[in-house]
Amino acid sequence: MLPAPFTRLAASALTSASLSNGDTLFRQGDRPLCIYWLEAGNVLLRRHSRSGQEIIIHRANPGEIFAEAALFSSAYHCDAVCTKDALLTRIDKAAVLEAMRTDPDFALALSARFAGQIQSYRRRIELLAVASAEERVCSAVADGLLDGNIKTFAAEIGLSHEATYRALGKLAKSGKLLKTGRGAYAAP
Amino acid sequence: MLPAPFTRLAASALTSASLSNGDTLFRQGDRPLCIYWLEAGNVLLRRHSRSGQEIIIHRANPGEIFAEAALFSSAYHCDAVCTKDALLTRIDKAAVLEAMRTDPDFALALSARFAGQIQSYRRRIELLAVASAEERVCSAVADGLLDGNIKTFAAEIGLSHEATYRALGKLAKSGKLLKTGRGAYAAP
DNA sequence: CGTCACATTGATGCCTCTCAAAGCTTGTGG
DNA sequence: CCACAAGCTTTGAGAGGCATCAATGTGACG
Repeated sequence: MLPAPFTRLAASALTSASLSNGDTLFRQGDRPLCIYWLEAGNVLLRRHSRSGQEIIIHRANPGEIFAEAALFSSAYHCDAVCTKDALLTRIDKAAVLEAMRTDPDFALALSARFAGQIQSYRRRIELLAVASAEERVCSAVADGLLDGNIKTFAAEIGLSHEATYRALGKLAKSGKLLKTGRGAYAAP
Repeated sequence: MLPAPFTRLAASALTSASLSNGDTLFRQGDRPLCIYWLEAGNVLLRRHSRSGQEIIIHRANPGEIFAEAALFSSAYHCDAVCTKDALLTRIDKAAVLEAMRTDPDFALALSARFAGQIQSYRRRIELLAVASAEERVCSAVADGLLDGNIKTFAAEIGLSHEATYRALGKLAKSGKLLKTGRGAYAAP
């Protein structure tokens, strides 16, 4: 189910698409014509640093809208790649902007969504600023960032996967986390 | 000059205030009743990690609006402290929400402002994810984050001030940055 | 002129990255 | 059903880089 407030848009503003693992949805510099609703699968937004290091800006999960910030931008600022076969709906950018102009409730709801994103980015900044690997992993798990794929998780929180495995092991041993299966952990 | 779109608000929604170095404007958990426009001085938004490490979420500079995300939140998520005597204008939260409901252009402009903040946070995340201190400092200076106070700058980019000084020195020696004075650097 | 905060440099230790290897799971094809 | 490959998981060893502690220099301000 498309999240509010996008259900208010005309059906003509929406088109479906599917992606396979490894596909690129858009690249940094592309001109944004739509934003996306992810129904299933995973899409990563990532950039590359000057030295070639890959940096994950955001992981879109099923049910989420992503690339919203491109509504007010003339170019995407990152690449979007599919990391698990995905179904998604394109939402026409012009239709969204028009709805904002004509429907105050739509505008308000969209702003609230942006505000929520800002706060989630702040949490992420807070996380990345934590110096200790163990503490960072612990907070990240508590924030629900770990969903099965530990290597992606490690990249998201700015650690090598080895350091992440070691921290997870230590946290499980000390009882701060529960090991619920192979590569699966939960807050106690 | 108050930035757009807030000039559209009635004068009754605005009140002036001043802060001295060290003053606290609000604390994490406080209920937000207004957002702020900083005319002069500096205000830091910061949080504390579990281990007591202080984390700077945002530094508000003169001319900026800050704490906007609190419009849609029932509590501030960080502390705001003044680090340089400041003049600011409180903008009533209810008046802003009302303006969004009644004035589509206002809503659109505010959303655009949020979208801009999202992109600046993404840049920040990208910065924090860079492993090498030298590269991180170089990018941060290029982004204009260094404005005189190197200790604050160091905290903002998640490095100790010593590591920051050393990186700055090295970058200046190798010509990637220009030292323009005591504690002052610029991109060449 | 003394104090204070910032700026700078040195030495040491710990933590994480990197490279490496081996065990484990899953899937694929013969 | 087995063999093999590919990818994730886990553990080890070594090196390098950043944090930390420490000391000194420097400018601003009363």
